[in-house]
Amino acid sequence: MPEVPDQTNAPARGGRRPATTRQEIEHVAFGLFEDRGFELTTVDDIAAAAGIGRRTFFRYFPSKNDVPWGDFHGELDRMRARFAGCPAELPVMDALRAVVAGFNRIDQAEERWHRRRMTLILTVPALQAHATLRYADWRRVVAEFVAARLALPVDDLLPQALAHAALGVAVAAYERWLATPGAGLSALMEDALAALASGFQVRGPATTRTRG
Amino acid sequence: MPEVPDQTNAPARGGRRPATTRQEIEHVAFGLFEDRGFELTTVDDIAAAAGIGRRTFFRYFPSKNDVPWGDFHGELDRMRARFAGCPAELPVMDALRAVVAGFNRIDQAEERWHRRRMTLILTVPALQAHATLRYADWRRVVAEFVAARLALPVDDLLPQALAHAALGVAVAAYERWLATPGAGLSALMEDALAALASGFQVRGPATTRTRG
DNA sequence: AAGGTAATGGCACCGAGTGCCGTTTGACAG
DNA sequence: CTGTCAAACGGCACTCGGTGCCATTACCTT
Repeated sequence: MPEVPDQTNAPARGGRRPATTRQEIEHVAFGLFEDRGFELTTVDDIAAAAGIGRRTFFRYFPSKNDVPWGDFHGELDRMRARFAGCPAELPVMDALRAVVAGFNRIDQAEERWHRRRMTLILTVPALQAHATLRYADWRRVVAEFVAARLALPVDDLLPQALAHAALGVAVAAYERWLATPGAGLSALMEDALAALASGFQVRGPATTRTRG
Repeated sequence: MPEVPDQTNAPARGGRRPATTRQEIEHVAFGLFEDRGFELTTVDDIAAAAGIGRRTFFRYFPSKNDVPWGDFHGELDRMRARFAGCPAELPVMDALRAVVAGFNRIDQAEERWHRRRMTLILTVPALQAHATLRYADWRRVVAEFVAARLALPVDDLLPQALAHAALGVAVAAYERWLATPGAGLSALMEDALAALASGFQVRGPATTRTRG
């Protein structure tokens, strides 16, 4: 007794076929968000524009706030895999920087799209708030890696603090990226993580690197 | 034409007197939250229990989610003052640790109350999410201090990253505090901020300090 | 007593989200 | 071709948070 339209490419043993996809609804929704803004776009609007019933919308997305998140769960799996692929000799902070920066490397084609996504998430208050719940999963991935490396419990202060801090600087990098039209996300991300790894022991006003 | 009941102790030039206070509603609400849980307590319940109209509740609190936050705005002013009171010779990270740890020092009498507050904020999903909006103000206070000290724009990567990171480790400390019955918040907070200042350059599994 | 002002609280309304349930659409078996 | 089962659809009704509007109440001042 499935509750949710089949998002996998599984053969589907029987039953009616999904009328649309998450991605399709997402696209439609983004169009509306940019016209009227997120708050002024109702779920009815989205459903109507996507040609589905309001009730069906909620089978594809648990909430309106989840629309901009795409397949975040799947992306976290990718990040977990990156951590798993790190050589054991690589120091924790180096691995962290490599993985997080690599994870957030986006190719030219999707950059524009990703900017729109992140602009929404980081500027609309309701989405800023909602993001916290998603970030928790991100942090968990980091904390698990750190804890494993340091042979500590996941919920120990150190892995948790580091996960929280890493998330923080990553978000700061994103915000900076959105604020500066020409900036490269990876570079900002590396700068932010480098600052974190150095304990923010900056030596003066002109210490912030700025790279291509 | 005031929209909000007078929370100051101002003489009140005329007009009807407020029927209650934020604090009073807060107390009543906390009682209900602990009985039925946050989600299962409706605003009507709170209003009824407080002996006010539902509409009036929303004049005291912008939302149900704001109930556990008390006078956070005022507390941030106190934190700002602490930063301002830091001697200029004190290195940024030292000042940060001193201020944040000091800011979160709570006296014995209020500890129990504060725990309830934070348990709600850090465990109820809706409140976890909502907290982000409050944290933004907290971060701003930190970022402004750091930016001033380093002679950088507030929205530069470095102050923002540090503010985000500091918030992160502070939250981690709080979570740890809630998880460990006997723990002292200040000690955890200092440990977390020390780890941050050291760039998490831990030397092995047994590095986490545990103090009084 | 009169007038101004501020707080109250009822009412109607909107939008998000959920449970329920009948309907539609397909795949597969006979 | 037909019956059956499974899955997706979508309408309906309902709850709850939140807001705009506005008449009413209570207090202070003159």
